[in-house]
Amino acid sequence: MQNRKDELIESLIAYLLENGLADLSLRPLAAGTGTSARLLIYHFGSKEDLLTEVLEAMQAHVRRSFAQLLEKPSTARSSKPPLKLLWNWAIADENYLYLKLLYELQILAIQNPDTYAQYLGRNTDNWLDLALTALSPSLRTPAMATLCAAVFDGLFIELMSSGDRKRTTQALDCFIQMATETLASLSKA
Amino acid sequence: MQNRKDELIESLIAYLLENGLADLSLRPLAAGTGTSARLLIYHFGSKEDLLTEVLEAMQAHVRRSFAQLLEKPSTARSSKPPLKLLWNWAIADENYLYLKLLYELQILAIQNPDTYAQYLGRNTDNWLDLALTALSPSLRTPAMATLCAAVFDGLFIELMSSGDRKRTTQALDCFIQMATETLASLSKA
DNA sequence: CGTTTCATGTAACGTTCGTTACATGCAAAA
DNA sequence: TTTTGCATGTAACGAACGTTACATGAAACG
Repeated sequence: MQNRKDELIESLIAYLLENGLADLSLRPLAAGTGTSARLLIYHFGSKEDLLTEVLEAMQAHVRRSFAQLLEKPSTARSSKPPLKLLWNWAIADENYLYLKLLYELQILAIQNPDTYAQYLGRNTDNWLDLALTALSPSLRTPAMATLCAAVFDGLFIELMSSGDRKRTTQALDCFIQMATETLASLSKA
Repeated sequence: MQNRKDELIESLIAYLLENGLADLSLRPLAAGTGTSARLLIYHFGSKEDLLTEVLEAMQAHVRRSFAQLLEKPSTARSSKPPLKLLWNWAIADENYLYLKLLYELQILAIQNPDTYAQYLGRNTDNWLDLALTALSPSLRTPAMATLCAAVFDGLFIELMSSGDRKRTTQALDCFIQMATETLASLSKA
């Protein structure tokens, strides 16, 4: 029954959000989600297919949450710069662990593409680029888009290791201020 | 004999540079370095101790290479901004794979600290901060230091996933230009 | 020369891995 | 009521894991 499987997927995502992807094995995973390795294989066919379904569901969750951000009335978000909006969305409690897991997946895929790259959804490598261009169509040069994405990535990773939301958010504000000033002086000239 | 061990460490580092840390196991590691699992345990005592020694040697290599950069006569480097200097050092062939491995270790330590955090040298979490302040003592606010480190981290990770040295380097130049202009306008006021 | 010490090979240990065989309960269908 | 099919438990498979026991060659030392 698809119903049972969907329940399982929810539990499995919750487990992954807490325990990460590296060194994952079926029996602890099953024990941590109140089922058995036998049942996981029964429902998903193999560990590989399980990860395919669960990680796709996880990424769909992220896409859905991001779509909600885009659908908010623009009056609620036009006051803040797009990068700031994206940052606030990313560090919100309901998104933070998901993004943390997504980042772990992407980084594992860099060193072990044979094992992990298959789990990356079609557009996850550049979802950040897509997000930025969706929020800020004025960002036209690839270098600037790459820079903004890198600032976001770098600060999010720093947040993950240090847990210091205050300092990382200040650093982002710092960047936004620099970018705003640069843009202003460019339009003056 | 320490001699034999040092030879082994060199081979083991080479293996890790190519194959990464995740899903590492003794027998493939031994086969890939021309020895046997038996010998690795004999020389290092355990897999954990082996990783401790090998990863410490790897990080020592990075520190040594970075020290060389600092020791260059300042005439050879004063013309370029510190962040650019650091970037060129990091993407140089003799350093790139080492930093890639170091980044993988740091990110594994985020999600699985029990397994991987022990391999992080005393100061590796903030070696980048140290590097930046060593190269650019004018960077005084923690927010700006965090931002510069994040730009470096983010662009390096983007380089690792895309392999696009040109675009990532352009993005860094973009950031440096913004920072230079901001600094100039601040000193004017 | 004999002894000791280091380095290595072979084989196995016990555990965990992903996976499967087989039996069974249980609910819906006939 | 009987049958069918999904969901689950128990137990095990073969492979790989980190590690160890034991034997042995080679080399240094007395």
